[in-house]
Amino acid sequence: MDIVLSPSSGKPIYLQIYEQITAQILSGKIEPGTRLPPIRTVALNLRVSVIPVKQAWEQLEREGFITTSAGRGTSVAPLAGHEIRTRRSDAAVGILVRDIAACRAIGVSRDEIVEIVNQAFNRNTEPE
Amino acid sequence: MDIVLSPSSGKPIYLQIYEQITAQILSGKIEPGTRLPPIRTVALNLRVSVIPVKQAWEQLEREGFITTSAGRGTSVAPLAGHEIRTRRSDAAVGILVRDIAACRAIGVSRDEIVEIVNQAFNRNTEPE
Amino acid sequence: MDIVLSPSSGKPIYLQIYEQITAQILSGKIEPGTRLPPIRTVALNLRVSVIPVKQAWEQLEREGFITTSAGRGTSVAPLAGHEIRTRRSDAAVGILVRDIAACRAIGVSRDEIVEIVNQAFNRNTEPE
Amino acid sequence: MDIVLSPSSGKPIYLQIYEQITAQILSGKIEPGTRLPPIRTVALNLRVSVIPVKQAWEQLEREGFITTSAGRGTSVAPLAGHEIRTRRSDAAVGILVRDIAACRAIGVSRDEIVEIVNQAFNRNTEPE
DNA sequence: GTGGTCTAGACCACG
DNA sequence: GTGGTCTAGACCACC
Repeated sequence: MDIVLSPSSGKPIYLQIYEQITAQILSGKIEPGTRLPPIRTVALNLRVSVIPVKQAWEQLEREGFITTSAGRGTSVAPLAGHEIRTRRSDAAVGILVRDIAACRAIGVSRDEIVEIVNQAFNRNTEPE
Repeated sequence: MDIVLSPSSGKPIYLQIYEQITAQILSGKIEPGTRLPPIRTVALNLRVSVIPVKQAWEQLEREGFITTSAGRGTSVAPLAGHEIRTRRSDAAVGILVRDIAACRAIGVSRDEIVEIVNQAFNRNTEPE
Repeated sequence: MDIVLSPSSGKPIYLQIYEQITAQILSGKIEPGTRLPPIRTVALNLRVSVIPVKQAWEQLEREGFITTSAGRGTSVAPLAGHEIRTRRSDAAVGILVRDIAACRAIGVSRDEIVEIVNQAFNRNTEPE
Repeated sequence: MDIVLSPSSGKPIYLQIYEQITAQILSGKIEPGTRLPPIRTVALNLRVSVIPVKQAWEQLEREGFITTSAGRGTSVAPLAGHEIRTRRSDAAVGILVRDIAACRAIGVSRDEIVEIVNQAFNRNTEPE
């Protein structure tokens, strides 16, 4: 449950939380069945109010990543292996498609994009 | 000067305008030196108020894409060929880098990304 | 957060606000980290609309003097001491250079300018 | 009658013309009595419309730098030596006083300003 | 309550 | 007629 917020990113806090949780679920870093901490605890740790955490949790539940039951807390939904692969792939396509289109629109070639992808993968550190 | 606004996109109007103009400048669709129509005309055509158009124009000017002078209108700044290539490349990197990082974070491999890129380029039509 | 507008100055309101805020940040009168009042409050106090205040805020943010986040307000960005000195010096050079050139152009000598500077510093009160 | 316009300076054209003419009169580069070219000629040379030239001429006449008489054109008014010195000094004070105040407001010391003045005078080329 | 974006007007300096 | 600035409203996402 490592979450890092960057206030200057422009992204809403609840979205940052949501994205990092899904990323950790899809990457396998969080195992299905794992119990998530109470939202108040998360809020305290992140030093934000409960509201954005709750918003993130709601979206996670709507999309079937987590299941919450009153009094028993929240845990990561079990996802079959093929389901994870599908979702991961869907997510990747969703993330990239628009931006590849944007690159094409300004005249960037396929090869240039692939080159950028390769360079990104050769760096060990994540871009800030 | 073709601009298409999609109100449902969630993106602010001024951003949509800004992005489409820069795209057209970087792709060469708008030649350097071209005179842009008055902001009020653009606003009328797009059926929006002057404000978002002006906001887009301001950002374009700050970034050196256009030059405006009161009473004489606005025209596309002359950019040397290498300058266009640099900016285009910068733009592409800026667009893609975060998303590639996001893909890596959810465990997508380099090859999967390249595959998505290839598929995107094999489709002739732009995604909506 | 003392701001005084002079409507007869010819300077746009947003510029007056911008300049006075930067001056107070650079002079140390406003401490880094200080929370600025909401733009609507500032607008009310100054008896202007929100627009010029926001315009000033935008320029301040673009130049790194303040950081704003929707829902959480605006605060003065932390600037290291040397950064403040650099910016202050830059600002002074920017302010003076053109006008010194103008003085030279009309045949004013270095000594005359220095004399004017000295006289300005011997007066305690600010010129209107 | 050398005038150089910089369209990107933000300054209105008529002001640029006005300032350069006064500078040349005060610096002695244009002798009293000299006949100025017709505004249409000036406009043609500068590749601007007659309007800003006329505006500059009007301001020059209002301030007594030139005298125009219908049918006989425009010439530089005779100014006694002491009058030139006075005007030059007034101009210098007017130009500098506000900006020195601005520098003081951001905490720049007298010595720093003098240093900037000296550096400006040690450069041979005028700042762009 | 906070900033972000937008509408529909208006007046001004400039060319 | 051009852009620059401003007013007085409004709605929205976010906290």
